[in-house]
Amino acid sequence: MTENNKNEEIIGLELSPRKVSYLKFLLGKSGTVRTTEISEEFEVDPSTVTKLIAELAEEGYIDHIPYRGVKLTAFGRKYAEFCLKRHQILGLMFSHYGLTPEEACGETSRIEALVSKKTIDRMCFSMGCPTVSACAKSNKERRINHDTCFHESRPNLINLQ
Amino acid sequence: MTENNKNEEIIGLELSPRKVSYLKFLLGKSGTVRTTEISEEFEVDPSTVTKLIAELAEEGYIDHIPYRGVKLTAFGRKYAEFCLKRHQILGLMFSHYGLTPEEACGETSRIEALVSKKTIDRMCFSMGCPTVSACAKSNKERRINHDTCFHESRPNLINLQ
DNA sequence: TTGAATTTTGGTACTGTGCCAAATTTGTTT
DNA sequence: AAACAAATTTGGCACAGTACCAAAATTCAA
Repeated sequence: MTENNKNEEIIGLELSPRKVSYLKFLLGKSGTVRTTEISEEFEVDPSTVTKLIAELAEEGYIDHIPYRGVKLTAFGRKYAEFCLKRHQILGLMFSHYGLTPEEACGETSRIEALVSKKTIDRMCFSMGCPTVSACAKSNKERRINHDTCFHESRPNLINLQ
Repeated sequence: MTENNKNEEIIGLELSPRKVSYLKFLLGKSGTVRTTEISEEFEVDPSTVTKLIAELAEEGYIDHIPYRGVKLTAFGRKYAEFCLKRHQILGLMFSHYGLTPEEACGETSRIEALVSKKTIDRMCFSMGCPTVSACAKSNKERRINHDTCFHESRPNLINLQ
């Protein structure tokens, strides 16, 4: 792979929509994930999956053992966590404007790959670092992980003078 | 053109990002607009503009007189007004979360073509049908036109029981 | 070991967007 | 009115993103 040690900061616009979907999916799986699992999840041809995972591996987000499966790298996991949080924050935003969880999730899925981390951090901060999202099915998936946050401060630490 | 009489409802996902940009630009111009004006605005080759305007004409958004210029059709104007309002509502949304006008405008430009009218109407309603946007330069451009709105009611008409 | 299932490879396609060079049209200037 | 400059269009090509199919390669299980 070209970039084995990804130390770069996350901008948020690095990956195409499909790649973002794959990373989020992998985040919810443990161990090695097979091509077929992904192709079934997204209802696309396995060969389509093979090509995208080859690129994600090349870019350092996943490790790929041919004919075996893929696994997130440390960096890939960090990036996927950001992607999930972005999805959750945007979903909450739409929910706040009255969309149902399903609508919020659908609308978010179309735009999420185009929203920068800087903006998500700002929104997260402005929302008071919410800990529960609106659109996931299980309670586990509703938890919002703030590890990738980069705010100057947390609301509960603000000195209001 | 294939569809000369566009009576369809606006979904909001009909046009590609570039086409949305062109329509919004045309909305700010009066009379016939020349290919060069558009190509200079977006810093692309005139031939690129020619191709997109051919498609927009085919789709019924603009009238195109070859070698002369283009003009919004009635439907194109209505659609462009929706596009502008969508931009303004999304820009306001980002502003509410603390982004500067420039940031809000930039972030909006990336995602706007992917946000449905249904969602925009919901957000607009939830915001109380705001009349002033956040990201335009002139005051004229800041005014929000609610002609394309489709709410069940307006906030000031809500019967709170 | 052999056959079935999975995965990958290679080819192709389509959308969106862009460039370039060449041809066409328009408008202007002698 | 002819000729030239400027603007526009046409046709060819390209690249990213995404997808399919058929064929080849690999793995796994009987």
